Amino acid sequence: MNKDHNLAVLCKALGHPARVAILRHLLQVDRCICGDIVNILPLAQSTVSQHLKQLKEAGLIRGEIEGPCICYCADKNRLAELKNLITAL
Amino acid sequence: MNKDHNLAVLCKALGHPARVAILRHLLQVDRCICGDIVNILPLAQSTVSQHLKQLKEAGLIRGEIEGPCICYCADKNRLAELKNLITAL
DNA sequence: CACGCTTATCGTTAATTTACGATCATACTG
DNA sequence: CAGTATGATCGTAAATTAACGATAAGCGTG
Repeated sequence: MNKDHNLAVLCKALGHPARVAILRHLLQVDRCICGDIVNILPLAQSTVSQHLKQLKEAGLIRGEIEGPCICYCADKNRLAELKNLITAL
Repeated sequence: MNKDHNLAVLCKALGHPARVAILRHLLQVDRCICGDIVNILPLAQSTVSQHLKQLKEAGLIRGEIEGPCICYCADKNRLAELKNLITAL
């Protein structure tokens, strides 16, 4: 509802280099990925999982269960929303 | 240097509603302001000062001494940089 | 059903953030 | 020079975040 808060939530989610890297990677690969991210980043699996959770809570990514692993992908609409909010500042 | 880090720094600075509000206000008023921000926000002067410091450290605003008070204004170039970094994601 | 793989969650610790009041520094005003 | 206004900084407490290892939960495979 509140614009400031909405933008702050989105920005906060991207306020950590690891989460920026995760989002960028998901956008590049387009098709989602699961444990690959753990391999890319120099972080423990549980830490990556927490970052994913934060990105998910901000709506920037989505995760779908696909067999044994969970497939993540970026939500481009939400990213566009961020873009718009910043542009509209 | 590092893109992810640069974007994270900018986003982190806007990762709090108060700082979004400050930046928005500075952009609206164009000409800078000092203690006005304290009046607008429901926060103590020292807290506002800290938020201003964080925005300044991220390069999103600048402060110039003007007589007794300090005059803040948004750095539109830096804001454009943020816009570009997000667009380039 | 037992095992292995994948990912989430729990518990914990260290570090950072947020917020405040109090104090300090600086610059005008009388 | 004394007083006032403005805003930064200090010290502190509470809350949140970041990171890890350990554990749990869900799904296939044999």
